[in-house]
Amino acid sequence: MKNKQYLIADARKEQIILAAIEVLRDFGYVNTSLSKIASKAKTSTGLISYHFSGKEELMNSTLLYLVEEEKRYILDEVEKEQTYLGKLMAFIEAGIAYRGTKRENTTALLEIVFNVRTPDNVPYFRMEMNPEEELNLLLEEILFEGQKTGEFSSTDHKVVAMIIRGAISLSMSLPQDEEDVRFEGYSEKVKENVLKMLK
Amino acid sequence: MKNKQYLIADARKEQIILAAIEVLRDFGYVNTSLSKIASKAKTSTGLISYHFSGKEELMNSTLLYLVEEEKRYILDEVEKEQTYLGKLMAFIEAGIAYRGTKRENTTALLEIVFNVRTPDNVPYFRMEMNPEEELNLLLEEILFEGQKTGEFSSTDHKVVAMIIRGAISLSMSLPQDEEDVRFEGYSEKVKENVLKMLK
Amino acid sequence: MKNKQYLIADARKEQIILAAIEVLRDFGYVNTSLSKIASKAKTSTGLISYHFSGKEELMNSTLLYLVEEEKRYILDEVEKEQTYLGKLMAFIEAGIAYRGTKRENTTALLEIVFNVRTPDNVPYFRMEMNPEEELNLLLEEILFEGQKTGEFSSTDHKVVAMIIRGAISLSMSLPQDEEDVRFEGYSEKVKENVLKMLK
Amino acid sequence: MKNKQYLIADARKEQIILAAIEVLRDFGYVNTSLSKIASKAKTSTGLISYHFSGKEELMNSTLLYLVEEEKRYILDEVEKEQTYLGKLMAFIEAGIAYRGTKRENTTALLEIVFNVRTPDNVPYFRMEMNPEEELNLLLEEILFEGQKTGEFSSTDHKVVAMIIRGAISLSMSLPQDEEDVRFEGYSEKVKENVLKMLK
DNA sequence: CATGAATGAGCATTCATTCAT
DNA sequence: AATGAATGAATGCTCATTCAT
Repeated sequence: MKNKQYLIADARKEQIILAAIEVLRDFGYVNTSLSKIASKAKTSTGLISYHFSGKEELMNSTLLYLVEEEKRYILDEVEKEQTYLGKLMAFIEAGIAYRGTKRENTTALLEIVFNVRTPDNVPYFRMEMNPEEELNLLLEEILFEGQKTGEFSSTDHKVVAMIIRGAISLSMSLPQDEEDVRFEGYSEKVKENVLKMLK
Repeated sequence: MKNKQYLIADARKEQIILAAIEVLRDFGYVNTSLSKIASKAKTSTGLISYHFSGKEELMNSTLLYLVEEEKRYILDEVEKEQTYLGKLMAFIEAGIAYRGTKRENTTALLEIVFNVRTPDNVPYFRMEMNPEEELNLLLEEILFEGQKTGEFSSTDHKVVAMIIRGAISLSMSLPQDEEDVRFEGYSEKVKENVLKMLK
Repeated sequence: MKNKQYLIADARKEQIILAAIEVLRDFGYVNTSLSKIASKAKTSTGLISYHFSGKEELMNSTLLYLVEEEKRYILDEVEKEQTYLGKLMAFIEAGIAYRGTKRENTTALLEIVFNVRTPDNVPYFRMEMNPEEELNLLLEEILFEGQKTGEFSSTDHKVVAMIIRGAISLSMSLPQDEEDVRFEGYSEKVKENVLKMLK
Repeated sequence: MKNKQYLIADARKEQIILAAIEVLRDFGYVNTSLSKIASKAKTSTGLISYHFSGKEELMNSTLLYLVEEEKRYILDEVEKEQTYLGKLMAFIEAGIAYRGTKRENTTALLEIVFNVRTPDNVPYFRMEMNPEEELNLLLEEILFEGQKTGEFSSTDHKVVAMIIRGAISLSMSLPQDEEDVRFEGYSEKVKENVLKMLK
């Protein structure tokens, strides 16, 4: 009671979101309850309802947070590169690396995306404009611009983008036992194969 | 006599599983309850508990059923082909077509895979030996054998298999508005790109 | 667990309604919770939700039950009489007597009527067609028919009916200390005054 | 200085009470929360708790305020009259008119009276000395004094008072569609009938 | 085999109240 | 005097499961 510090709303919100990510990773969406999140965040369920209008808003905020984290991680790497080829390789590498290093984020994001539905019961993963769309558009743009500069052969860049996204997202299911090795090997080999598609 | 009773029980089980698939598609895992399944199957919750030891076993059985359906669908097409190249193309085409035509199955399968966890809380999608592993092995084998016959160039067949699986599984998020067209176009272009990787 | 008997639905419903009436009397609508009702009825909240679609339906059912009880009590007395004068006196006497003897019913009914609102927030007591309307119509009919036979003078029978109803409903606030006396006295005097209005 | 602070506090209190009346009318007692009142009064829940010791005290203060308003409204009209007959007619007319014109006050008052209970769970509407008792005493006095001057016949003035109160309070449930008409008609007819009782 | 009544735990949410600021 | 962050209890409700019939 007395030792409880008041936090400014934003800090408290982030603290709750971080707790939500942990609980999602540990228990999965179905078993993620406000009370589990509250006790992980060392607060009360009442406070969560105070800061978020409900569970749904908390999940949406968490999703937004996760998407933003991933976007920043990948964009940082992509922007270091000058050529579209460089940007493409950076995109793939960063995408796979993110899944390897921030596993709890990836898991939490999947738990949300595959469980939250719009009021008319459309799953997020079926929505045309899904939360990761911004990254998809970036990837498509890299391919499209690279074709214009002649760095890449002209194929359907949207399909190649999907293939790349598929390869990146599957990397998440790689086992994590042997520290990094598998992810790095996988990353290199995906890049090789992508290059073959664009030659 | 005994045999017949067994068959009836099996018919009941299938009836329940089919109801579960529908409910999963319509409401998502989170909102799938035994009573919803029971009323869709026009029976009672008690009967579900009688035939399945619990919700988890029902979900596992449903998953098995779904994986079996997909496997049969793809295998049928693959086995028609003689060459490994033919088999590979058939695998890709069938995999994508299945996601386009049996959408409720794919949705239900995803709902289960992303929600059911082992007793020690490991999500299925993180399991090394996941339920779709048999199909993965088939794909890897096609690639491996095709390399031996010289139909495919020798690259890391496991990575190529993963890329192909990623491309197939992403097809699920293609919009379904324009009757098949997008799926067919996508299928053709994926095959083209895969061929480039194996040339 | 084992000592719990299964009841046919209707018996269980009545048992729950009777518990609800007691709780309403003892605690008032605001402090009437499903769990209080459940423990008074020696069951679980789950069972209440099983038999009634929600708290609202339980309250509506209870209201219906109470109105029915009152109606039967009064009708029984009214129907014994042949003349409209006799019926009118019986109506008044029974109405006041019911409030004196079935106090918990009257209290419970008031608690519901003054608290339940329609989905668009209209209180029941403001509704044109309120739950006690049937009794009101009976009273108006007695007055109207009695005017036709010449037993009563011709005044606005709807207004006289309202005055009578007001007198009956206020009797509820008479103190209950001295067993019956006050109610009987009140009843007689109301009847005298009503007769003056109809002379 | 002190005086002014007190006035400010009182102004605040009235502002809160007025907000409470609105919320009670719009949502009913059950759905009236301090936070709803706070936002209607454009202040915070903390402030309400600062000015009132709790929800109960706020409700009691609101009740007092409402009773005072009604008393003033009716007394104003009664005092204009010199004869007891005049006073009685004024009492009835004002009582009914108040319910017709200050509907939100009447609704709020009812919501409180039927929900607030004494610490030993006795509802206000069952209390011998209820908040509106002062008005009742006034009415009884008018009747009693009028009997002494010979304006009214000698009947049990307490019972006649109750009948009149019942008629007034029921007017609240008259529909409000046709601008005043029904209330005025009702008022006139009640007066006629009361006169018959006192002739 | 099959039903559906019954349970008890768990859920999201609301709320009056407290209190640091 | 005033705010709004924080708490913890209580509420209505859902659900997987059990079990008498």
